[in-house]
Amino acid sequence: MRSQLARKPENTYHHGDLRDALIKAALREAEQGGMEAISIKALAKQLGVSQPAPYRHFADRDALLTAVTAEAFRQLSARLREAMAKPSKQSKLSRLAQATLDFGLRRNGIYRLMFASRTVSCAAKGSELHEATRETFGLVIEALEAPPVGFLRERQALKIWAALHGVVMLAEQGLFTGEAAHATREELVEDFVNETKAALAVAIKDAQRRKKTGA
Amino acid sequence: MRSQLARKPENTYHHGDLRDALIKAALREAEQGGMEAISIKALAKQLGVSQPAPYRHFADRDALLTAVTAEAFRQLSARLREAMAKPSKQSKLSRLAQATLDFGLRRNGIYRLMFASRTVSCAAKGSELHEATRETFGLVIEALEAPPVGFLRERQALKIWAALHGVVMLAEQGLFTGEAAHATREELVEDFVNETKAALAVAIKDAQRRKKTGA
DNA sequence: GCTTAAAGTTATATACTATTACATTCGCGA
DNA sequence: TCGCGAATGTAATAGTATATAACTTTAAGC
Repeated sequence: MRSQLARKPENTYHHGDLRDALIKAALREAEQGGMEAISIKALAKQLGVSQPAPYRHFADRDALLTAVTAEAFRQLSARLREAMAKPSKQSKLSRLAQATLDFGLRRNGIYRLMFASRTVSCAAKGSELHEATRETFGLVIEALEAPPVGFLRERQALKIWAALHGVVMLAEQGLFTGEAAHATREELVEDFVNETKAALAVAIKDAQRRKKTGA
Repeated sequence: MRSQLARKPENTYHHGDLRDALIKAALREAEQGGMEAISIKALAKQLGVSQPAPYRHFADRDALLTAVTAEAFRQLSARLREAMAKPSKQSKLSRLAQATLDFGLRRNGIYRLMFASRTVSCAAKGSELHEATRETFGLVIEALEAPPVGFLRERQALKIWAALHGVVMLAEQGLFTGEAAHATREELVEDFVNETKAALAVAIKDAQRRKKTGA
């Protein structure tokens, strides 16, 4: 098994690991120009194989995009795990939130691809992509550092996840450059983090109280 | 000037209003399949003109997409204005928020196109698209029904706008079908609305107090 | 009415997706 | 280790889209 980004050597017939090489190369392309920048033909040329070779590994362009999206989610998960692991004065949730923002802005094209998602929404339960997205969402729940009371955690995770997503999307566009530029992206994210913590604390206390009176 | 969605009559040479017809027809296409469903060639065929005719009105496909996106923002603005105008027991902000969610889900493909936005982020200040997006954002500020204290309004508007956007995006994907499905999209939106109102009230009171002590 | 520019047409170059039929190589069981 | 089948790659080609160039028709102003 050879290095995944390598071109096929001149004298060989088989690439060695074309499937992985395609995904990695496609990710690199998407980094700049998003989903539309991914061209089977161009990738094949880059990797030194014939134009139809990729079709041995992916039924069509969509299948490649799906695999690329799954890989992107795994990379995001890895970055989030890193951020959550490293010791810091800030809370886990805050670190996850800022890391998400950072990923979304630095790796702009990939992030857009991840949520362009006719791809994501079509991912069948149990599919590689579906698992990858659930793993990421699982990290959000974990970052809340809250006990599993009913579906409180899931609900708050969904809210902060949505909010983060919104901030990234708006930041990618020009919406922070007008009169609203005073609020930095990071400040908004921290606002959402604090609101989430507050809501979670209230809800948990409330649930415990209800449990006591109920018993 | 003829009806915009009409085909060019058989015996005529000029369409009459091809530019507008292209935008409207493209919007209809995008409704289902998003940005990728917009094909210059297909649109030309639909409208009964030759394939290169559209290039008289748009430099390239991107230029058409930009115009379509601007029109989509204007349509969203119209829907939001409607929702805010109609008398109701709910607050303006709540009505705007629910209307946004509704638009984002009903007109899924168009909504995605609006925020796919290499398009939006590349819109120069003063451009048609830039103006259209600012108009929409202006409605969000208006819906807050708060006095212009510093940039408080803009900041809160940015936050609720981001949050709404996130909810729509996640709802379009499968993220409400897992264990988190208990929280409906509408409930989450209402949560964000209430948090915004609370934050706004606190911030304004705070600002007034500071102003008094400062004077 | 003539001229000019706007708007449309035909023909064509280029790029990408995808399929078919054929070639090469890898790896495994006899 | 030989050979055979599956996996992987290639060449040739069809089909579709974007975009440009050169030419034609119509509208509109003087």
